[in-house]
Amino acid sequence: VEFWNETVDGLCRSGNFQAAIQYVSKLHAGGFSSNMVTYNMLLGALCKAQRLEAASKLLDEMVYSGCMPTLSLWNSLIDAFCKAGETAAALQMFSKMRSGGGSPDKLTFSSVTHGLCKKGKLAEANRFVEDMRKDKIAPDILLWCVLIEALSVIGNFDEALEVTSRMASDGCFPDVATYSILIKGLCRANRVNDAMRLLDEMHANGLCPDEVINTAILTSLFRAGREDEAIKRIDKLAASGYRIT
RNA sequence: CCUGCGG
Repeated sequence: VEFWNETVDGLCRSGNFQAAIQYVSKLHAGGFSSNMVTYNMLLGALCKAQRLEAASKLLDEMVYSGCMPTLSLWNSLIDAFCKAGETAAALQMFSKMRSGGGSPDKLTFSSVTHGLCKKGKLAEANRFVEDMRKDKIAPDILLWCVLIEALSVIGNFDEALEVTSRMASDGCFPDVATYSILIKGLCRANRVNDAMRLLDEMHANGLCPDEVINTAILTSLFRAGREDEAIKRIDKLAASGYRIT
């Protein structure tokens, strides 16, 4: 088995999925059965390559033959489907995971929530987060950010900020990425002044804006015809040793 | 060891 796994691993690494799958089914036809390692490798590779049709086929075969994916493989699978916008399929896997005795973790929930949010299914996403709490899993900053991002893309900044403070009262404090989501959203909505207010708040919290934030602010200042202010900021950034592009 | 957030 170890030898086949090496072979499968090699084929996957060189992008030869078709060959890897054929190789495995040939072994099966010869009466050999693969183990979890084989499936995990092959499926992990298929996820990365976004060969989702092949992945779900293989998943069914795997489960049918009595092998359950590991937690991280479930997460890779579910996330791959979410990223492809296939949230329905992802949710099916989620239930398959549960019925197979698997316990979703915060990554699983976060991937699905992210997928639902990207599809604009905010209500469903929130329900999902409720389920997660029922599972005694506390949202972490990454999950909060997913929700904040979803609100901010629909321009609902009031609620996005409310979620931000709820998260802080939960002991999760906004980080640079959190601010980035909010600031970029505000810039997109041409609310540069509000964005700069958040920038100040961020400084007050001892956080330093990164390039993502700086370029968002600068480009929207330019877009608003406020080049004088933009230039001033660029000078200030340059003075503090920032590289300007 | 492989899997989740802004860019």
